[in-house]
Amino acid sequence: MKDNLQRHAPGPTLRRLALYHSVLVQLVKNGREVVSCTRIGEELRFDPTQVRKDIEATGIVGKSRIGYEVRPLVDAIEDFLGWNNTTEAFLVGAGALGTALLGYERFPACGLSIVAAFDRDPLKVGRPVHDKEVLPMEKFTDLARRMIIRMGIITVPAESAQNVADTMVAAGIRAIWNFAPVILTVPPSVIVEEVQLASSLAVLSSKLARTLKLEKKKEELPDDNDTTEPAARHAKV
Amino acid sequence: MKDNLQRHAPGPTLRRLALYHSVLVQLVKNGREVVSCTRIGEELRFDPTQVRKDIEATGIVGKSRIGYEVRPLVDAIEDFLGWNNTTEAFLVGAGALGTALLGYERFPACGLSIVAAFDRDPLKVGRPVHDKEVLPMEKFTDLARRMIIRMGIITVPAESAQNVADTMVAAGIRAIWNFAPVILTVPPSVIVEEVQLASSLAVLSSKLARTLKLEKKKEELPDDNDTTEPAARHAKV
DNA sequence: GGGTAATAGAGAAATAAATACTGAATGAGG
DNA sequence: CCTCATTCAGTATTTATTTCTCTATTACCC
Repeated sequence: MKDNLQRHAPGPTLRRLALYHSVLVQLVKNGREVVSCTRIGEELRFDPTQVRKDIEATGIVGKSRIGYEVRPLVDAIEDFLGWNNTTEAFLVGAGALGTALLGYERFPACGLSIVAAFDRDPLKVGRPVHDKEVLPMEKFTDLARRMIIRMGIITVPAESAQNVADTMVAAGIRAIWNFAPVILTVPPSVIVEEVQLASSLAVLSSKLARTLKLEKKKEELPDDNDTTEPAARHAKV
Repeated sequence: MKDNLQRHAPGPTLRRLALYHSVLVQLVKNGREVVSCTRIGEELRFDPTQVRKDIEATGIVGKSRIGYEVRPLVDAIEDFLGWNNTTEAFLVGAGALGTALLGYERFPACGLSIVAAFDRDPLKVGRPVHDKEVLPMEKFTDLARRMIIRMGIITVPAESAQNVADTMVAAGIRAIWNFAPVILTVPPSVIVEEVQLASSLAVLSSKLARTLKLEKKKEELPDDNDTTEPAARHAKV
């Protein structure tokens, strides 16, 4: 490791580190002290050398023939992902999706605490969801400023998402997790992570369509040679 | 374009095509007949040449100085993503997240129809959610076989997800959209798309942590030179 | 103790993806 | 009719990411 300053890591690595974290937390619970890349890779069906490279990014070094100490590795990953200090977040949009996120049990382990939810709809305001208060949108800016909230989660319909994002930016929020089906426009100082369900579905449905099409074709021409790629040895996330 | 057989396209391209689709559908509504890469790119803050390359994958050709005809482009994208013929899917896990997906208004435009939901919990069974019946898990296999369901959506807790996946595979399902925080193990003939919230959060929180760390450092050493990368000109999904 | 196999580490090679460049087409303005 | 700016198409380049190969280390077995 070069310095204690956070080094850049590629997006795919960050995504996989989150998965390693979940596996490692489980191992800690089982009392496991050390673990190899191979072992982690087996669990997730990833290539072991890829696991190695990803772990390298955290700055942790392992021991030959032993592997990595689980505890320090978990800590390093949490440090790397910013999961060691709890991040307090505000969520806007207390619909079904918002409710699902408010009740997601894994967030505490990821250093995320959704401290309050907001909604425009007076019917939703007032009734706590999963022990979190639902507040009227009017209170957002003031509260976010006073509590120095840095992360916002958007689970409103597409039409209002940009509006909510603008409010968030104005209230000093620096990172937005967007679940609405729009690409947000924000100043460069604000980080956005888009969760686009349609994009995810596109990957799945296009692969499915292709598979089914190929199978149909093969049925019609049974002596046709196989044009399908061999199945990937390792999973992809 | 070489043939009418579905050609392989990289995952990132598929994901972006889904976004172009949503922009184009909007344009059709507004009565727009033609559109350029530049225009689409502006809307989503993507590089125009990237848009061009992605569109190329669908096999559509445009006209110089004009752009692409919107209608045929939408059709080609739908064809490419398998969104032209409706895919019927079964959802398992009628909790908050399942409910959110059952009510997601964009799925019809993506050729996805969730025709039924299933749950192990007798309390959830029987009450329709968003006009879709919630059935007991016992009925899954038989119904899936009879209706020739090809896609399954998993919104159950981590513990039961692999179990549900096994049931789906046994019932002839070929594509699984997994929202549970586990990497599933399935035979190579089955396609899985993982929606791992923790991975998405990892990208956001690590960037946020880094930004805040750098700012703090800069405050302490105001004459320090800037180590932040320049802001990306184009958005990333 | 000595051999063996499992393992991390480092760097090279391969692959995938994004970006830049160049040329041709074409509609708009003069 | 000619020039110019815009835009697509195709090719090349660069960058990012993954995978492979080879080496050193060391616990475990005999």
